[in-house]
Amino acid sequence: MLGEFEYLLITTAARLGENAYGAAIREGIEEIAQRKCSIGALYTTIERLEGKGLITTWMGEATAERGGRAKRMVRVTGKGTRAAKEFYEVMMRVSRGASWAVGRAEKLS
Amino acid sequence: MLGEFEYLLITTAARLGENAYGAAIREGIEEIAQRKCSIGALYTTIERLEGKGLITTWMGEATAERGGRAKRMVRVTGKGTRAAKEFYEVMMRVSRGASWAVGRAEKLS
DNA sequence: TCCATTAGTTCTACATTGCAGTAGTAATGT
DNA sequence: ACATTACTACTGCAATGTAGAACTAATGGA
Repeated sequence: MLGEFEYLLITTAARLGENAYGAAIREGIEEIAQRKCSIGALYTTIERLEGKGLITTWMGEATAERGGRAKRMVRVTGKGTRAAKEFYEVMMRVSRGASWAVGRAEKLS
Repeated sequence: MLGEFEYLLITTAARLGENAYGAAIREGIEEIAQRKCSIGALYTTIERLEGKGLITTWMGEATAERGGRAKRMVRVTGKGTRAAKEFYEVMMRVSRGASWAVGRAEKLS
């Protein structure tokens, strides 16, 4: 199954849509998960996810900004979306009835 | 942070309450996550969680059943509950707005 | 023009978790 | 006594998670 960080990455990339690239995903993760995301964690996971066919990546244009280096763009594949969905559903099913999930997960049938 | 399988184990143990012990937890996981849970995965994770203070374990009585060997009982500690809660909340926050979480996670503020 | 600065990625190494199976132990029932 | 059964212990390896230093190419000002 998907790992927890892999799920974080896929979800963040999906949310960023057309603007999903390495550094932006990193910011996104730090913001939403409220924790550090090291550069190494980010790119090694991108590599692995691409290897598994859950995302695709390609080099984009350099931005016209000071230091704007070419970006590594990311897109979540259909397979990636399915994997994320499955991960999410297992988590919800397992959490159903847990004291820390009151008012949320138990709404799932 | 907690791993995905660690979360599964803690949640299942919490749900089983007084009846949480190795083999029962294993069955519980297989049932709810709909996947195999190997013996090794189970006990090594129990060891690790105990090492981190997220659960406590002790040997219980042998059941009066044929082959009823002494059971390794499990209880989730306060620290364990907090860790699970945090894991759950990060997952929910991250999933908010994801296409595969429609109708569920986005209800969380 | 040259260089400091900056956004971004690549690379390397290691720590932590996940997974699988075999072996071992103590009780039951015949 | 012995086959059977419910369970746990142990060992080894695969997959994921984490960290940060090094590298690259573009910008903008002196």
